[in-house]
This record gives sequence, C-alpha cells and structure tokens, in this order.
Amino acid sequence: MKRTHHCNELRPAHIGRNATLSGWVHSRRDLGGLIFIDIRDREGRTQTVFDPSDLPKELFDRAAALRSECVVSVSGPVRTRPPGSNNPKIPTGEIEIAATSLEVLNMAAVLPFPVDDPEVAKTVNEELRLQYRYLDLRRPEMVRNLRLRSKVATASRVYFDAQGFLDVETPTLFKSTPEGAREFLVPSRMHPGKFYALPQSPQQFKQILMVGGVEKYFQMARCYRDEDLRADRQPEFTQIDLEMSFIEREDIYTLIEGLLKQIWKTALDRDIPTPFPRLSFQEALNRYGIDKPDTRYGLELADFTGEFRASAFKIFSGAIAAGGVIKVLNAKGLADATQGQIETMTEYAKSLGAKGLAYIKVEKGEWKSPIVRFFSEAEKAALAQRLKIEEGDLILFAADQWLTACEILGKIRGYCADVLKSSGKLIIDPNRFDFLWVVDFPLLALDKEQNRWYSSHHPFTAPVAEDIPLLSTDPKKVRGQHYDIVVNGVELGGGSIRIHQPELQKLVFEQVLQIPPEMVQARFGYLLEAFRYGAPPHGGIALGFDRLIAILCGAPSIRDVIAFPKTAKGADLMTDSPAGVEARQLRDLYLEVKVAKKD
RNA sequence: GGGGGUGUAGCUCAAUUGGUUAGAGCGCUGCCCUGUCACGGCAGAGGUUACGGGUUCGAGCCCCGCCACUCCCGCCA
Repeated sequence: MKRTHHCNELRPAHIGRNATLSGWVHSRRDLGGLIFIDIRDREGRTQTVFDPSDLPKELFDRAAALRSECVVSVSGPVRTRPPGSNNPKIPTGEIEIAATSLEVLNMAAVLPFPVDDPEVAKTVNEELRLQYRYLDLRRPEMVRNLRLRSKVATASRVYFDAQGFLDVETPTLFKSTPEGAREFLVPSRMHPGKFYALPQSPQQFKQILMVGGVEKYFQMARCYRDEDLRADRQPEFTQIDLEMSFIEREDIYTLIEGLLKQIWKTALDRDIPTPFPRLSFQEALNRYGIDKPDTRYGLELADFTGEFRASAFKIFSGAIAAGGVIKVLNAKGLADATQGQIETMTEYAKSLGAKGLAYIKVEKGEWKSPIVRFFSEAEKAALAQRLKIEEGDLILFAADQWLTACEILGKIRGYCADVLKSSGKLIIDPNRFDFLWVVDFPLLALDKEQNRWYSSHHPFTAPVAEDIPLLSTDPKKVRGQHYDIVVNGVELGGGSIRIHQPELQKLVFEQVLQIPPEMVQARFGYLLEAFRYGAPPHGGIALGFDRLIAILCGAPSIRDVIAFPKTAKGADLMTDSPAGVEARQLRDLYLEVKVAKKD
C-alpha cells in the first residue's frame, strides 16, 4: 500500500507516528522558504509541510514543482501545529505531516476548471463538467452523492434479503414490444433483419419469475427508454424493481414504507412516519389537479359547479350544462402577478384545450376582472366565503370537463407555487418529505383521436375485482389495482397487482385494448401460455432509483447522482457517444444507413 | 417536433444598451517571500466575443441562419 492512513484520519492522538498519505494535491501554498501542500483523497484532506532546512534541495524542488491535482505519496512524522496555526475548518486541522519523502505518482496538466474551490466548481458550466467528468467526480459534493447512492443501494439489498427476496438478473437483450416508450433496438448478427430491444423495464420477466415460483424477486434493474430527456429522465436509468406472489396491495404498501423508512434512516438519519397517507386518484385531482401532488403547500382547488349551475355567466353555466365542472384556485398573494405570468398561466390552460383563463385580482379592496360583472351577489359571496378571499389574492377559474378543469388548475397551481417560491412568499422546509400513495387509478383512458381505450398504466394491471363486470359495459369506470408512491410532488415509483388469469389478460388485450389476436399472440403469447400452467396471483412495484437518490441529495437533476450521465440530446460528452461505425460493422449486421452523415 | 434561457481569456463574470485599443477576479508563466490554509507582493502572457451570413460609417450588442448546453411542452404503456 502506498498509504498508511487516509486523508481524514490523522488526529492529535497520532502525533509522533510516521504516516504515508496518498492522494491529489488539493492546494499548494509556497511561502518561498516553506511549502504547504494539502493532500486530498476521497475521505478528506491533510496538510503536509516541506521545510528546506530539514530536506535535501532536490526533494524540496520537486515539492515546489507540484501543481493542483498531481498525484503524490507523502511520508513523514505526524506533528502538532505551532500554536495559533490550527485550521478549525477541517477535521485534520490540528495536525500536519512534516514531509520527509515525496513520491510523485503522476503529474497533472493545467486544469480546465478548478476542482478545489466548491464555490467556483458548482457554477462551472455543466457541459465542461460532463466533458471532464473524472475531474468533476473528485469534487467532494459528487463524492458524497456517489457514496450516498452506494449506501442506499446496499441498504435496499440488505432490506430485501432480510424480507426473503431473491436478487434475480433479467435479460437486457429483450424483444420489441411497441406499446409504451420508444425502445432502443439492437440488430441481431445471427438473425439477419431481426432485432433485440433493450427493456424499458423487466416487467414481463418479473411476472414470469412469479410463474416460475420465485415468489419474491427484486433487482436493481437498468432500464432503457428512447424518449426525450429531462432533469429527472435519462435514456438509461435504474429502478428498484420487485415482484411478489400471493399478495394484495396492502402488502406492497407495507413493504415499501418499510424500505423507505430504512433508506431515510440510513441516508439522512431521519425517522419518517408510516404508514403514508393514501389519496385516491379522484381526490388527488379534485384537490391538487395532478396525480402526483406536492402536499407541502396548500393552494388547493375548490369546486363551484353547484354555485354556478344557473349562473348568468353563460361560459360557466354552459360548461356545466355540457357535463363539465367549475374548478377554482385561490393563489393567495399573487394579485401582483405580471401580465407575462398571467399569460403563461393562460398558455397552460390553452395547451389543455381551454379557450382562455378567467381570473380575479383582488387589489385595493376591489375585484379586478373582466368577468366579475357577470357574477351575481350570491355567487360573489360564495366565492368570498369559501375561498376566504382577501386583499392580494389571485382567483383562477377553469370551466371544462372534470379531468381537464382539474389538470388546468393543477398545472397553474404548480406554476403559482414556483412564482411564490422565487419571490420568497412561499418557503418550503428543505428537510420536509411528504410521502403519499395515490391509489384507485382508472384502469383505462380514452385515446380521443383513435377513439379507443389504452391502459393508463400498463395492460398487465389487474382491475379492482368488483369492477371487472364493467370492463365490457362501462370501461371508463373500471378502477385498476395500481398505486403510485409520491414524495414532494415527485413520482417516485408505481406498480400494481397484475392480472394472473390468462382469460382475463386475453380479454383486456383483445376486447378492451382492441389489439388483433395475432398481434397479441406474437407479442404476449408466451406470457398467456405461461399463465395457463398455474400462475400465482402477484403484484409488484418499481421505484426510480436515480430520482430517489436525487431527492436524498437535494440534487436538482438526476445527472448529479449518476456517474456518467447523458446530455439533453442523449450524448456522452466525455466519450463522444453516440458515434459512427465502420461500414464493415454495418455489413455484418445487414444494415444500411440512409441518413447523410453530418460530419 | 415546439417554446424559453445561455454561449465573451483556461474558469467565473463585466463591457454605461450600436461608438476609441473588449475589462476584472481566479487560474497560468516569471521573480520575491519560513507558519500558510482563498497565503501574500511585483511583473507578464493569454480573445476568430460558439460558428456562418446580413444591416450599418461602425456590431460582443441589431437581424437571419446554424451548433452546443440547459429548462419546459409534446413524448415517457
């Protein structure tokens, strides 16, 4: 070993002993006759001193020639610092190493950006950080994120092992199942013209594992989706994936609550209260306008359909007559919203199909609004009372079909919260975590363009038993045994109890989803076949591991908790991938590229 | 595919809104400095203002195009 201690280990108790530290030159302070070099490794940093009166000139000159991020091994006695020169900012600040030898393990070129200064480093252009990711990863903040990620992964494995789960790996060379996310395709050399697909999740394999009698499966599963990226979405990402046999929804809730309790304890030493609150999909939409509500702040939606049913304001009464509802949001303290902000909110409404956005600004004791003159005194009184309208409020209305009206104000609620946060009017404790389960999702949603039903989760989700008869009569009313786990408005994961009866699964595919029988056979025939030979009732869930770690780290993007993430265009700036391939490779795969080369 | 933001020295940012030779701090190079820890002092080098066009007497600044990064919408069963 080129080291006897790490750089966050030596204390006054070690004084007098010889030590060897290895690491990077964190900073060098050359006083001319005396040189201080801070050695940094993963654990921390320690000061070493090079004193020319004790050292050969050659050794001192080599120390003088070092620069930031050179890799060195320094040996010498641990000694106390002169009185008054301790550094209380670092844990090793009471001691130093009086260097007697220096081995330069590697020199470092002048750096493209500083890694020693946390203030500068965190403002460095992310493009540069990604290009020189190995330098970025040396920053203590990134080390901390990777360490926390590793700790949480281990805690999860320990937890599942203790609960009797088997860690089973599933293939990443799968086959294409065109429903759902766009897939990455892998051409097969041995089967000309045929392709594997990288799995968007191990969904079907884990169900087959249940048929295979595994009973309790889990995996830190890598998943791939060829969709556009976001701060919380990468083309390859990791899920804590699990499946269990002979269970009901409640078993999953208990299991995951226990897991998250364990994780929060491990990562943050925090005790989170369980069980988590449960919210039906309908209640989530009614109160928050979204199926993954952030309940750390209020701004709840109210329903005024009753009050406006007979309103003289035809836009409202007309919407109700057409089967719609009136939803209202009191954005407290936002009467000073700018024209641009109102416009942004209006655009949200329009993007969901509304014609516009009605609002009232409560300023100087007056209701300023283009529509308020159409309201009766009773209607105004009802608004004032139920919304507790005060000076400075901004009242926003959505008149539409129930789901649309809720979603419009849900988006606006989120936007208003952002505006209030940035103006300091809304302060959220960064240590607060609001977990909740969202349950009773509709099993199906209607594709208006194609006029057919599609699975709101996925086609393997079991209907709530008592709703099964509705599948053929009123599909819209069928609830799925699906559940989402949400924290602070982030969808952390989701899962469901699955269909395990081949007849029901076939019915969903063919009768409800209208997939032609031959296509069902080609894509899911093996699954239906498997179900014929004794498939146990089963269900599971998958948690977004990267999102989980980002929340624990307080990171704004999952890129900060992934060692080598990709840019918004799916590129790796360090390795410069994706990249072209040799003509011969294409020939081996029977592929022809028809797009003109850009470079 | 669409909308917003950003791009000036190695890094982080200025440049009085179109006006002389594009500046500062850090970093880098050289010299000085024996208790620093953001060490200090002196001197110096370093620029195709992402890139390509255009308008103008004159463009870092305005216009068009394009590239990269980023946030969002669509998309993500």
